[in-house]
Amino acid sequence: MFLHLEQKNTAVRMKLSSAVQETADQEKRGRKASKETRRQQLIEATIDSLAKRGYSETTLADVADGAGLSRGIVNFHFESKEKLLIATLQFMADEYAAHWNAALEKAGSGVAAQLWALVAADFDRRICTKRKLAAWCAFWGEAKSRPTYQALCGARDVKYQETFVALCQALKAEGGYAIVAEATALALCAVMEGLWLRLMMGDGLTREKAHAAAVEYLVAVFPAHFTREGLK
Amino acid sequence: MFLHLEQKNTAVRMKLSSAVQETADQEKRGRKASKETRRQQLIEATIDSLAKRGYSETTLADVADGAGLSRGIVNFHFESKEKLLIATLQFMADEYAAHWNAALEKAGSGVAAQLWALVAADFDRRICTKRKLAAWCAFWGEAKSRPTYQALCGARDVKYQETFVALCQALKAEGGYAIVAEATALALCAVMEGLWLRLMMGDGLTREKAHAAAVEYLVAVFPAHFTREGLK
DNA sequence: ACATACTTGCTGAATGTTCATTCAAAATAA
DNA sequence: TTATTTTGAATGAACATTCAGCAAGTATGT
Repeated sequence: MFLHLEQKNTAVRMKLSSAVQETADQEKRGRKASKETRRQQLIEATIDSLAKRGYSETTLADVADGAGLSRGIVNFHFESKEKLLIATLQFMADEYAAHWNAALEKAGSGVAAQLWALVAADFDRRICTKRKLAAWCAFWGEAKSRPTYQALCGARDVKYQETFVALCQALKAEGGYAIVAEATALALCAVMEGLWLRLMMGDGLTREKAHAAAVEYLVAVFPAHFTREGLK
Repeated sequence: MFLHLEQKNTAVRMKLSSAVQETADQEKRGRKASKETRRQQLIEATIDSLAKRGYSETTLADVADGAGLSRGIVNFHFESKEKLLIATLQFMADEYAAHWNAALEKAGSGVAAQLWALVAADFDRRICTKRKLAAWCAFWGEAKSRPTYQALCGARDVKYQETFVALCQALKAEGGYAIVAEATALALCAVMEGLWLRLMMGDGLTREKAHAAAVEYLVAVFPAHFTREGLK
């Protein structure tokens, strides 16, 4: 009897996601390290579950199974389901912010290059995964009725929006365009979110096509700076 | 005891939403009519609940309360919660489709006027309500993991998308623009959905500002046809 | 080395709550 | 009466949360 249970448990643990193995170089044993490793492992499993089953059908049992751990585990490492979900959203928001900040950094000091890099970053394969998009959408769906989610979903946040406004203003000055910078920046942000939404819905839309549509927008608005192939 | 319960029940029914009173001109009694009236009443209450509490916290009890009716009512008029939600989404999809088709109709035969009308329709106060947007978003959040929702959410459907592509192609021919019509149409649809998403999130964004941003896009892409104030 | 207590991470059965669904009975209409 | 609509208590299933106990380490004492 005991043996049987042990075997079953071991079998389940075989299903550990690749994410765990990637971080396996950190000792699985060390006190403090293990704690963070486990949390990350559970967050990854949560994203999986959100993507696979949607928000309303994501259960702690499913998360625990996905992580290859036992039922009580989430309430041990996080305090409640609510807190696990918030930590998950926080993680995604941090990751997203880090990604676009890095892209901006790497783009150098040219305004046009920066704008191009920000748009490209949104359709980067590291960020723009079916899995991640689905998880974002799950949170969006609940955000209106939950202030906490709403705050974090706006990780596509004030700073992000302000950056776009500033870049649009700079390009307007450079190119003498007859645009309203704020409205243009808003529309640009909206187009990228809208494309994310459609990517998730999973028609035949691909990441490349979506990126091309966003670029089409850039080219139309700032013809003196961009072509469909890149900077002028 | 009986009296007390009756009074409570009556009190609850006082809370009937205005939507019910609007349709009160249809007899509340007639056999067939009553059936449809009730269904509509429950669908409205469902939209209310989705907007107020989000998908995952919408319960049949809340819907019934919102409609001022008893707990068992939904399973009588619809067969299950699932079917109520599908009927609700179906209703919203039909309403949306009817609205943009009517707008297209009313716009006459000018291509530019038609495109302008379609964009305006999306930000019409009859369609673009906080309440409705929130309900849409609730469904979007669940759509990826539910084929049935996914199909209906694409009520912003193939035909809609095709209409935009056709209009963009026609304008391209008329104005000699150097655009890719398909990508432009996709971006245009995406911009409107993205703006809806942001309206829901409820920063300081208003319907008017959102509409202005969409118009900014039109003006930028088709400068020979549009100004910010309308057709040229 | 070995034994002992103490710590930490984890398990899984038990508990209680929330909720969709059912249905017998009541109200209302035909 | 008979048929239809509505009610609300009862039922049962799904789930988050709790917790007593196990396992594996780690520190302390001998």
